[in-house]
This record gives sequence, structure tokens and C-alpha cells, in this order.
Amino acid sequence: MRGNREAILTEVDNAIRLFGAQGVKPTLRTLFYYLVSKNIIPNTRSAYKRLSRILVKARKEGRYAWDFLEDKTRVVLGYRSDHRFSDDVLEDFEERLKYKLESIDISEILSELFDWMMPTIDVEMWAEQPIIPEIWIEKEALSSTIYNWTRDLKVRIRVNRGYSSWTFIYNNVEDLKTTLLRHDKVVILYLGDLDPSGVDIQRFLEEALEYFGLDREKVELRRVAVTPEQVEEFDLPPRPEDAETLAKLQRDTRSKSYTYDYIVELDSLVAYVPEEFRNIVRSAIYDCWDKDIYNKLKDRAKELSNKAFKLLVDYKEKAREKILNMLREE
DNA sequence: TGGTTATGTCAACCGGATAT
DNA sequence: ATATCCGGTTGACATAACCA
Repeated sequence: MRGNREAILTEVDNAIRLFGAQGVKPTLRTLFYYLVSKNIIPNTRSAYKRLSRILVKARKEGRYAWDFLEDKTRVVLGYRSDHRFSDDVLEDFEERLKYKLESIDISEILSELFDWMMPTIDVEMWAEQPIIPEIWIEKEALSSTIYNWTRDLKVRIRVNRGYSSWTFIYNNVEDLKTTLLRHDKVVILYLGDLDPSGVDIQRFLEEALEYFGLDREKVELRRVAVTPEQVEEFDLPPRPEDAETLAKLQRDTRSKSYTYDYIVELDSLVAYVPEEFRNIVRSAIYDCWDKDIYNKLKDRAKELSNKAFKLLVDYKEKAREKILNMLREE
């Protein structure tokens, strides 16, 4: 394993370009799984450690910026308050007052009085939709990628980090119950590794949803990735390749109900076919979306908006007359 | 042989699943 | 009950591999 440092760094360069293009700052973990899924390094603790050290060194040598990795585990708490008034407050304030005085105007005044009252008549993407999709993802490492891919589609993404905690599931279920008050059904789009654990996590989630008394007719768990069909279609490299780790996989306690003799990381899809993967996720969301409902609501909103605007103009005119009368009586 | 470099191991924080 | 695995990251220390 001692010689492939350059191969690793070259592949890290690729990864940085890829994630950078998606507006994602990778974590060490993200890069690690990227390299694992490309079979550059093995999925071991020591390989992880080695990558960490290689990247520290590379940064000391100036190859990468110090903040090119995201560290999500360490936090800064508290707020340092050291603000003080500006020495020019009075001058600035008077400047603004002067401007206000000069630009004073009856229409302006009316606008300031009334315009803010105009109701926001808008329709959000999932309003009145019978089916609400959510993304549940196994790996934190890919969550920001998925978020950037889907943020315009306004769906919840719940990051489970392996087997979820009962606390987290409970909170999510409570949220789902609220959602079901306004919608008929929730479809959970699940993203996870194709490995014994990744498949078993799904079973675990199903059982937990059941336990918390969700109507299973109304909450569907749908595996979106990784599927054996995707491995086939995109020719994703299955791991492991050597017999030793393969044997280890078969000894995996969870592999009894696991029918494949290979595993594929979710990260493989990102590493090999990012565009296709993005489309898979987005169309899974769009499949739940009824465009007709949205368009009808949108039309109605436009109509109401127009009427509201007419009312506003109307009342501003009345207000103008009232103000003028008041001034005359003074 | 001594000094440098690479790699391995364990620790810490936390909550969980599963096998023995 | 205990051990080992998952998820994320890095520091401290021990051991191995290398070169002059």
C-alpha cells in the first residue's frame, strides 16, 4: 500500500473538481468513500487514517487550501459581543432624515402606509399535493451533495448516519404524522449503500415506522439507490475484489438475508455517474409531484393577486382623499 | 546504526444494531 | 453482559520500513 500516494492525490484532485462543481465542500469521509468506491484504497480504518495524514501533508506542502475540507464535528459555541455605536451615527442619521424630507411625496407616503399590507398570495411546490416525498439518506458524507442537487425541489432530507437512533426516528415520525394531516401519503426515498447493513437498515426503519404506529399504507419506503439494476446499468465496480475481504463479507452477521456477493457504496454513483445519479434522485421526487394541481393553484393565486392589487390601489386613492381633507381642516 | 518517514493502534466524543 | 461493527475526525504513541 506504500506506493500509491500519487494515485490517491490525483484522484483527490478529480474528486475536488467534481464536488466543487456541485458547490460541495467535501469532508475527509466524503473523499475517503469516493476513493474506496473507485477502488483506489481499501475500506479500512488504517487506510482512512493514512488518507487523513496524506492530506495534512499535502496541505502543509501547499497543494491544497487548508480549508478545502469541511469539519462538521467541531463547533464554536457562544457569541462574542463587541459591537459599539459608530462615531458617525448622528451625521448618518441626519443625512437620512434630510433625504427623507427632500423626497417626501404623497404617493410615497401612501405606499409606505399600505403596500406592506398586500398579502403574499403564493403557492409552494407541495401545496395540496396528495403525495409528499422525502429523502432519507444513510450517509452524512453525501448529504450536502444531495441537498445541493435537490434544494430547489423543497423536499426534506433526513440524514440517518448508519442505523438511525430511536430518538431521531421518533422525531421524524412525529413530523410525518403532522404531514399526513395535510397530505394523503408520504413516500420516503431511501438512499443507502448496497451492502448487508445498508439493506438491513431499511428493514430496521420499516420496523421502527411500524412500531410508532404509522399507517403503512400511508408511508412508503422506496429504495432509490443503490439498486442492483443501477450496478448493472452503470457498470459500477463491485467491491470487494479480493477473496479475503469477500470471505469477510460473507461472514458478516447481516449477510444471511443479503443475496448479493458484492457491495456497492452509494458513493460509487457520485464518483462514476454523478449526472445520472442526480437525475435519478430528481425524477424520483418529480414522480410524486402532480403538476396539474400545482398549475391550477398557481392560476388561482395569480387571479387573487390581481384582485388584491386592485383593492390596494382603490384604497390608496381613498386614503389620499381622506388625508387631503384632513389637511384642509387643520 | 541512527534518523526519518510511513503505517498501525488506540483514544476521545455519542447512540445504535447485532452476534455470541 | 460483552464484544465488534457503523457513522466523523484527529492527536498521541508504537512499530515497521526505508535511506544515508
